[in-house]
Amino acid sequence: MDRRQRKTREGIFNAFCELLSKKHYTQITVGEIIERSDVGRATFYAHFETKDFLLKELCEELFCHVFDATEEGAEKHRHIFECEAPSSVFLHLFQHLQKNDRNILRLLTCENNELFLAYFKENLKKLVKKVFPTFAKSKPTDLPDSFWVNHIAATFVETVKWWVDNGMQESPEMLADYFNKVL
Amino acid sequence: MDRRQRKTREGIFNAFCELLSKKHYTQITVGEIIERSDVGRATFYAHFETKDFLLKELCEELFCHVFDATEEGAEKHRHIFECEAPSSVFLHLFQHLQKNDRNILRLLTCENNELFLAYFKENLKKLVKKVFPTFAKSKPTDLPDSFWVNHIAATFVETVKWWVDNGMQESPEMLADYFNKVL
DNA sequence: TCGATATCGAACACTTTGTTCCATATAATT
DNA sequence: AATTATATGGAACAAAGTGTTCGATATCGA
Repeated sequence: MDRRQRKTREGIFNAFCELLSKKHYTQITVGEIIERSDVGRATFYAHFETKDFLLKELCEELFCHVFDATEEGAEKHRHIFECEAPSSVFLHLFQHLQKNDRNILRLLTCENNELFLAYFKENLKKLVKKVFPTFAKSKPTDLPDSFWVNHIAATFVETVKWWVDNGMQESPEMLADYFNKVL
Repeated sequence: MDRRQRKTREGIFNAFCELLSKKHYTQITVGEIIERSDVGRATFYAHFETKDFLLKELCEELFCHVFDATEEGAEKHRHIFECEAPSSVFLHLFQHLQKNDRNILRLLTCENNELFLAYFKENLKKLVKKVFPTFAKSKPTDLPDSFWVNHIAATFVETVKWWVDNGMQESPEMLADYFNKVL
């Protein structure tokens, strides 16, 4: 990608994140975004079809970085998927979140968390399916697989939500412990 | 309240619900609402400050009807809070939902479910706190109360979400069983 | 019946959106 | 270094939506 394109794209993402940490998504206008990122209106629309697409692409970039298991992704994050015991997968995620990797927390804690959490959960479900055998053991009898997968992913999301809502006072280890206890 | 006001208010609520079952909240315009409800623009704004307030009031009306424990509410829904074993409280809620009481499902199944589910969860947390002693027994040791309450409410919401996403094929009893099994 | 008030409908200023145009600046190529 | 290709900026634009105002009309409660 052209260096100019990268620069504008990053600038728009940054401005958008800053605005998201201040006000609700629906209240943010394209005008504000282009003013803060010093980008022409035409340029913005050359990069993103609408504001919704901007959000979508931002989410994809953030969550793919953490979850994706593509060639490079699997290489970078192999420890998440392979090297460690599956039970510590979630501990790693809590640690990632505590480090505020890629400013994800700024987005999780703002008023818009629903939007991001939806993406979050979708990616989590993929992850849970990937390590499903581990969880299959603790699955209650006569429970549909899809219900169990959904419940695990949802519990993780809700744990994170509870964490950030309460000021993230607990350590990642403590959180992973809570998470395991309720499953 | 004036009969005319009631009529307008109900008309707007109905039109709004119909629209919500067809398209996303953010894509619904005030113009569409007033056209479908045959109400003047000025009248709409005499009732609701903005579209957001309309949604808020709709949610309050729907969920208060089911959850509220005010004088009349407690009278009407005493069976939920007192007459039955606390474990069947949630079965009753599943049954209410299956009957599509007050068209709540139309709102839960549409693209906007996040908005409604947020209200849903808040009311559920109040309910869980109310019957907390029941759940305190099954609470794992060394788990904060607030975490446990949040987890129970979130699990219920996620169960309902899973239910509607899968076409609501299961009976309320089955759902209540799933719900109990994962807790 | 009568006074109060809710509604209608049109008009209004204002904001936001998404597009188009062209001059300019920057990147890639030779 | 010169040239070609393309990304940007900025202004202007139509279209759509928001929220307000006003006077005439219809409906309510007493």
